Amino acid sequence: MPAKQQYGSVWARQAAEESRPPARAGGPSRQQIVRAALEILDAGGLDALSMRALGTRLGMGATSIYWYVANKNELLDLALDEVFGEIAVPGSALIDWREAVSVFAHSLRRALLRHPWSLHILGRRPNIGPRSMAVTERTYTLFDDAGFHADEIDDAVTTVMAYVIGIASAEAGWLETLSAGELSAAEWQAQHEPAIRSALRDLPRLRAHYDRKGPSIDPRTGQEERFDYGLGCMLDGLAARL
Amino acid sequence: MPAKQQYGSVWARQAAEESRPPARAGGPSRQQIVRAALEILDAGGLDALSMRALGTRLGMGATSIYWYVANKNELLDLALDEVFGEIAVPGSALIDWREAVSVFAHSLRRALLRHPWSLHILGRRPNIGPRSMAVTERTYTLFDDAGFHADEIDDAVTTVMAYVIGIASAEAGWLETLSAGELSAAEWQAQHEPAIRSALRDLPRLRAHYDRKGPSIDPRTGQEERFDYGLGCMLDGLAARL
DNA sequence: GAGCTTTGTCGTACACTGTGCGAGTGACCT
DNA sequence: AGGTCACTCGCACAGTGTACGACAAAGCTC
Repeated sequence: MPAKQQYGSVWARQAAEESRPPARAGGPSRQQIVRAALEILDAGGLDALSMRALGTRLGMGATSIYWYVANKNELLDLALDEVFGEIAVPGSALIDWREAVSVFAHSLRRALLRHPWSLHILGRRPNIGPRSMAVTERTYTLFDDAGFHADEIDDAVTTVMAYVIGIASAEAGWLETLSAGELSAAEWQAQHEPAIRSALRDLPRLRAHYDRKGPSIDPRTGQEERFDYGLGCMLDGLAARL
Repeated sequence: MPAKQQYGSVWARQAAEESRPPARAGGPSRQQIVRAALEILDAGGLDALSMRALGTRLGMGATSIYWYVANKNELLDLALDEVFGEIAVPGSALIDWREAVSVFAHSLRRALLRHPWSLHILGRRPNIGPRSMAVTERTYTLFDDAGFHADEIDDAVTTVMAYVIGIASAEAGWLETLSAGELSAAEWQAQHEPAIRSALRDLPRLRAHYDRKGPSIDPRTGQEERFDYGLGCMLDGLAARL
């Protein structure tokens, strides 16, 4: 049975169709296709992933992929869920919830930064793959076991995820502009120095900050500390609601 | 002088070239082009904005646009900065900083949700337009006047922005999947009910939450409250560091 | 074995994208 | 009158996702 269009996402289609038989022995499985897609995405970002490129990497025609996947969006859904398979959520048994949430947040951030393209998909498609939902489940459990009120667990989980995704999105965007232009941070900085200087002319507070940091602000320095600062704020605020 | 390629962003190019002369009276200004782009983007999202579509809306050829703008990315940079022109940041004179930051956060969220496409640009291009930097300046001022330590102002601003952008990204993504599929929330829900049910089979905590909310969870209900919950957490955590 | 269904592959084609190039047009200045 | 500048635009190119229909080959039933 070919992969039919008409469903909003892979997950809906998978549930609607009877589970696919084990398939013939020889051909590439959908797993392999997704893995190849991940390699292309990691190497060259979202723009590098075309069906033709993926086909040649798999040693098959571009349109053959459509046997396994209804369209490119389904492929991206699968790739995104793969990223969430890399995320570790500690159980609440051994360490206290603050520590556990912090470990989870760092794990999520690192996974997203390993695959910067994932953030673009995250903002465009509903994230309801099985691995993603498993992560959410474990995070729910964390807050539940910590004793959060049932009505607030959802809010708390959403809050943490939003913060991590927001931070990661900014960091990944920076990574991608550099790699897209094949620039070092210093080169980019040099290219934009005049523009920034002239924009700062009427912005005294920012200018002071800029001058204080010196002319060589690579936004990537201190990223981890900045992340921890905001995460600490979140956790303090959450703790106060416990 | 035509718009040359070779610069990483509009802002760098604008600063490098001498300021453009007032131009001939008749033709459309770049302002008008950007405004037309915004209309297309608001109506149909990022995918709807093609240079040809923009050209016909302006009553001109597609390639004529390249006289005013070096490439599509520059156009998107300008559009994004336009969105940041809609954001209000209250001064710190009249109300206390918590209230002021909250007003800013709500203003930012609403602007991003009015233009859901802006979040995709935000994740891809450095956000250094003049209006955006003016917003950042005012937010810096807010925290500065509140008495935050100079080293932490940057962290605090980043934290708030990351949270708002993270939340808005999720909300906008949901908006866009609905409008892209031309579905109501109920229709989408119906389409994915089986998939979600089967995914929840092994996820008791999520299943409990799902059942408690009833089968009709429109993620859009209570969005404002959820936003306020996390924002409250942030502000509490920030206040503790003051 | 023959014949049929299922699984899978692929070449071609279509509509559409961003944009480089070079010719053309009209207004303004000298 | 002639030249320069500010613009406009048609054409073309390489590349995109994917619909379609013709093929092939494996497995099942008789």
